[in-house]
Amino acid sequence: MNNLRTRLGVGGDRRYGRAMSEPSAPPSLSARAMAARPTPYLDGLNPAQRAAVEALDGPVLMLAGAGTGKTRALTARIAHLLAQGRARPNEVLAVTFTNKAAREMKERLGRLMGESVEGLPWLGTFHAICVKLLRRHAELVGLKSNFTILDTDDQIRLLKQLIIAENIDEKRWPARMLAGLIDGWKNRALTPERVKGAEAATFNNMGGELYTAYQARLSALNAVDFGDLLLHMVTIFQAHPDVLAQYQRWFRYILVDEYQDTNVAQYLWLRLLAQGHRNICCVGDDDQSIYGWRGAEVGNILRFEADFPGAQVIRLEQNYRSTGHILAAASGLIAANAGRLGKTLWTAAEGGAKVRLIGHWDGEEEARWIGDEVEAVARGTRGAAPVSLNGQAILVRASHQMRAFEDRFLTIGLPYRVIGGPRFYERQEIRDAMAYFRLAVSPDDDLAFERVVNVPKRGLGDKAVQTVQAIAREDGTGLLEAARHAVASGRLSGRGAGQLRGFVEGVDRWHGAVLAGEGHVALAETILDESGYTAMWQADKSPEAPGRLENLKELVKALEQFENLQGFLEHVSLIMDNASEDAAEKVSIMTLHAAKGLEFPAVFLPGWEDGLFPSQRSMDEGGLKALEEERRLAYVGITRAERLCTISFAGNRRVYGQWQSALPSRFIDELPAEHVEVLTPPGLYGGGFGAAARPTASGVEDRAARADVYASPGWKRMQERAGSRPLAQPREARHMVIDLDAVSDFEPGERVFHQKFGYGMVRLIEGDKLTVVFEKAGEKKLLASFVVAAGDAGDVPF
DNA sequence: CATTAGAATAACACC
DNA sequence: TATTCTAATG
Repeated sequence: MNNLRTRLGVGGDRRYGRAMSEPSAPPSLSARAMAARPTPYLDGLNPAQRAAVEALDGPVLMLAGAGTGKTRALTARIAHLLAQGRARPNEVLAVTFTNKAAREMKERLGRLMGESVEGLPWLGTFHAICVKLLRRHAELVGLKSNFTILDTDDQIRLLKQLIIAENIDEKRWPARMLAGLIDGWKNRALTPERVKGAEAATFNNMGGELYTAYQARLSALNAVDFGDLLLHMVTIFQAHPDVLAQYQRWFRYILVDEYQDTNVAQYLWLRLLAQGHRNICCVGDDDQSIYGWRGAEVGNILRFEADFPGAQVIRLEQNYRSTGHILAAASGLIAANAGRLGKTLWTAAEGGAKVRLIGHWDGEEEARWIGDEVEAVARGTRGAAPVSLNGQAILVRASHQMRAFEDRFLTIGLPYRVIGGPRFYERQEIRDAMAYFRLAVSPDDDLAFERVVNVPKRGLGDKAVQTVQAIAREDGTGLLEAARHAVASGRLSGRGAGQLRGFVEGVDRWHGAVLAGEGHVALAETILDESGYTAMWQADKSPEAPGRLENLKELVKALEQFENLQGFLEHVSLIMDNASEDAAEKVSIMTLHAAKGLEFPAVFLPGWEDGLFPSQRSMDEGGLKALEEERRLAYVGITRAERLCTISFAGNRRVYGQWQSALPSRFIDELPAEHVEVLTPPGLYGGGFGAAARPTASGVEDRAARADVYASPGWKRMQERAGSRPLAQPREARHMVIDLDAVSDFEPGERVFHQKFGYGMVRLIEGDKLTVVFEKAGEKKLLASFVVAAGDAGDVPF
């Protein structure tokens, strides 16, 4: 749980997680020699990077392609600002998107400058920085400075209540959808008053009103959601010029990472802050804009020069990360997008391995193959030098894809780490425990109250809670007070009353302990103990109960890193990632989004199938724009790889326990063939690649095709590998042969057999793609290689 | 009021 | 398939 230790590193924080010692000069260097070289951070920068570092004044747009050393340039720029005496550390504001990026920059800065006595730059995510500011000015938007930050879960539950209160059918109008709408408005910096007309009339004509009601409710709860953090700050800046002026003076230099991902609210926030001195440096890459769904506006970066006239634009185009073929494949893919700023990335490392492409029968086999392959790469049997597990990553489009890999890696004992996945703090037991802590810190936290009054079961069901809520409404108090009242006034009868009294007394006691400044670690244990929460899981005989207890223990342990419960809760609401820094060798599994900004010697990109990637859902919602964003995501994926990049897809995949067929992703066809090596027989899975060698109906050519297979590097590889992995070979071989035979002779109306869908009839043939109406599974579009003529089915040795 | 069986439904990415 | 919701039962 090392991540819990990493503080926000903003403003008043005392130090970095672990400050690097300043690189000490070799003894031979005299003090004067040192003085003559006051800018070690400039060493080794290329001319473009150097220009970006030295252009300190006025607006600067750094267009930094993937792997061109932008973090390096950014940190050097900060070091330069400080070394030149342009600003003191805390007069520099550096904004990132992810905590991971913030952490990395802090680390690098620490390495570059050592620990500064003058404090640190304001370095953090938009949200983290806004929390700091908002706590100071909360009263300007009707909040107390100890407001709580709701996560998505709380948000949804709150909205659900409002929807039900309005008598809207929450089946047809789910809270999630409303949450999405409201988030969208907040991303565009629209307060409820500013949502007008057709937009306010969405969501069963109630969108605008529900938004208003939601904000009122948040205000009453002294709470904000993520979107509010920025929205409130923009509101404050706009309504209080004095406050704005104060920060404009304070932050003399502003740096923004991943500028292509800023949304309107963030953009406004930045523009307001930079208005005076215009010392703003934005770094971004329009080709890596992948957060359109959360309101990011690529327009922000495309418009930069118009927003800040006279801006210097500096392009970083030398890629230091990937070898030639990989970079070329990525460039070829992204070229299909329209409306780019355009960059020409180049690398000194020409050549290297081509991007490898392989198709599989289904998702499980894909996982199996990748598992074997990871081990092979780690042993160095893939041509180049071995790549340790830490240097390998599997990047998926959607987090549910991770499971197949986890399952497989567990069975073969391949160590892995999941980054992003289901998060520690989103687990039920952790959130329950946190709700107890929240109550202890602020007893009027109604959401926390609701969450745990009846956890563990205290016989206080819906009815009891409703009574308490009614009293709270009547008295205009919080739920805890209302509960007290309910018991005292006898509005709640016998059995439940005693339980409720016990609960209220418990909260009072814990709150008292917090006020008395009792040791928070011991207190946390006491709370979990006295509330019966620990006992509840101890009594639980389900297989996951021990794990949950373990998690609770870990939670308590994590508390030790903080001074008090408040500090801990604050931290957790914003830092929801679990970056375990354990040193063991493990292959990483994460989403493409989580991988942005990272790099690995060897990268696997599974699941390149139409519908999954590009994702059908985003294309339905966003059309061509969304498709381009998906393509950028593919670009991000490929450019994570340094030396080895392997793309794969599966013809069949289980979705909700239902088998679905899929065609290879259209992105595969867009990869320039000369930079790709197909590991499967030509014409079978390779999309456009095998076109020339695609077998036709005639048996003769079939044999020729088969000969090709045996001659292909992919087949040789498999043979080679088969020696060390006897299990894998027969399976692969079966597929090869079957697939080759299967391609022949389909005609419309022909009866065919498919391993997962059973029998069906061919309806349409388009090249190597068939549309088949299955007797049970309905109509499917799939590659011809996945079905056999019905009569042959019996021979298939599956 | 709690428990439970059976049905409905779900899953895109993040702070 | 796995989790969550609903309605029926104790």
